[in-house]
Amino acid sequence: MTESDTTKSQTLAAFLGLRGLIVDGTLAPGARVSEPLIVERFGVSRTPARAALAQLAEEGLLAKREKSGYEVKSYTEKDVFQAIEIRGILEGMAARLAADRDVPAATLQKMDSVVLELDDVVGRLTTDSEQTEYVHLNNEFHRLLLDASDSEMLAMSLDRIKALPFGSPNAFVESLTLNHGAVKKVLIMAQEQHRAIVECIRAGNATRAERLAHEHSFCAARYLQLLRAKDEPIPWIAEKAKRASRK
Amino acid sequence: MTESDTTKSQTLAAFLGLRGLIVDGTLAPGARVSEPLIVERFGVSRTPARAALAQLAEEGLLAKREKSGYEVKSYTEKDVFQAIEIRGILEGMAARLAADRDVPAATLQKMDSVVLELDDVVGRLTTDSEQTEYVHLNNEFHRLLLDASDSEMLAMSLDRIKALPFGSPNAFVESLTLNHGAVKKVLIMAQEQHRAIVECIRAGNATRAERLAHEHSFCAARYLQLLRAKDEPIPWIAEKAKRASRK
DNA sequence: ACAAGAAAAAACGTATACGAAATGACCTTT
DNA sequence: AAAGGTCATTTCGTATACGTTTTTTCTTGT
Repeated sequence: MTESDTTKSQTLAAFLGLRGLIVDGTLAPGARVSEPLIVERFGVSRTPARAALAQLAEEGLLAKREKSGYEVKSYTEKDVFQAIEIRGILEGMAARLAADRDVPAATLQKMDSVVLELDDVVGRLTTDSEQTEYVHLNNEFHRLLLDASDSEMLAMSLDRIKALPFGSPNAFVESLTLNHGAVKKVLIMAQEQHRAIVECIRAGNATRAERLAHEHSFCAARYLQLLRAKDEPIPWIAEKAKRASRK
Repeated sequence: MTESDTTKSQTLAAFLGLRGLIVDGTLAPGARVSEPLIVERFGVSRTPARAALAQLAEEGLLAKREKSGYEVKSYTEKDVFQAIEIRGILEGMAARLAADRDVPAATLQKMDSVVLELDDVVGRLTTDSEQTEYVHLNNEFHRLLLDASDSEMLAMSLDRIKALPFGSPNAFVESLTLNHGAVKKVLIMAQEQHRAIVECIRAGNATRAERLAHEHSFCAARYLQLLRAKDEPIPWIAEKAKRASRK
């Protein structure tokens, strides 16, 4: 274990390791996850295993079972769409708060420059590294929006949603081919919205800022639709919740 | 301490105990909280103490410190108002979803009956026990609203907010004298909103349902204002974040 | 007296042991 | 063969020990 001891703490190792197993589908939704399983899988003791389980449950990837242990939580497509809209609603409020207050010039400038860089990336969009850059810049934009709102409570609520594998603004972008026609249209729209959001915040147009940011979240929903059209399997989305198990 | 060993687990005992100390102000905002402190205070071992700390941090009552340990998190009045509005926005979405779907008749009936009972309680409102009943019925109403939305994701997001000592719909009602004139006006308005929300959900009037539920949350803000007028100290609200302490 | 550094104390992360609860397997009985 | 009960195994909650990191205290030099 002296090799790639990249991980600071045992707890983090167990946390990230288990998270990986869940996100990539190795552990299917509904699968039971016990402390000894973590201990065995990652070579940590029960204490950090326990901590990792608690954290994953807090993030919503695991659910406490009735009597003992945890199981991998399953989400339906409906859950995903609703999570996306909740993010949208909260980001809408963030945009409104931002438009209603004096956002520091530095923040607005940073938003401007991120929008400019995004313009550039969206204009090109050929290589994989540009895709990575898009994701990064997009994240940056949403971070700045939250910054501009100066609301710790919103940050807290959004954190919860964004911790879900389908809650981040980039959740599905990463799995798509960005220069594909249909995807590109959405990217262009999203980018127009980015620009308009900054404009409205600067102009103090709170109502439109709120609605724009809310609407903007549906881009993520559209990405998911497009991803679905490709028959890409998404491990942690259950095909229909618990509709009758008739067979 | 062999007396009322009502508590199931050591972890729960530590959790509730510590929560109490924070909410009643014994532990002031900013105060450091260490594992050994819990161990000593509640006679539990470090393992459950650790778990309790993690849970309280998750709920937002504690904040992890940079290097080690936790401290009691402090919230400003601004945070409180924003938390209230976030709850309002999310409950607004809940009301909209409810209005847009077929809510089971049983749920609507339960909402009706809660509204009727609330009518009754708001009409009287003299004794303390009626205040308790109001709080209970009010909680029930908000629970049913969430139920009617049938959205697990909203439930999850709202749970986070409602776990805060100022995030529940009843947060400040409990500290007020309900038959005081100013308070009573708000209670009456809140109750009218309750009724209208159910009506709109039943009628499928999603837009108005959303706006009503959103607006409804500001009753809590108003209660806080009224509480403030009485110079009641509220331990876990920091008097202005960084404003000068003019006296 | 003050700043910097060293030593002491406290707190933390982790591993592990033990009893209690839960789960699962096997066996008995009808 | 199915239902039910008993026992073994697994898993969990809790306590505690050990080495490391962090915090505090005390000392020392300027």
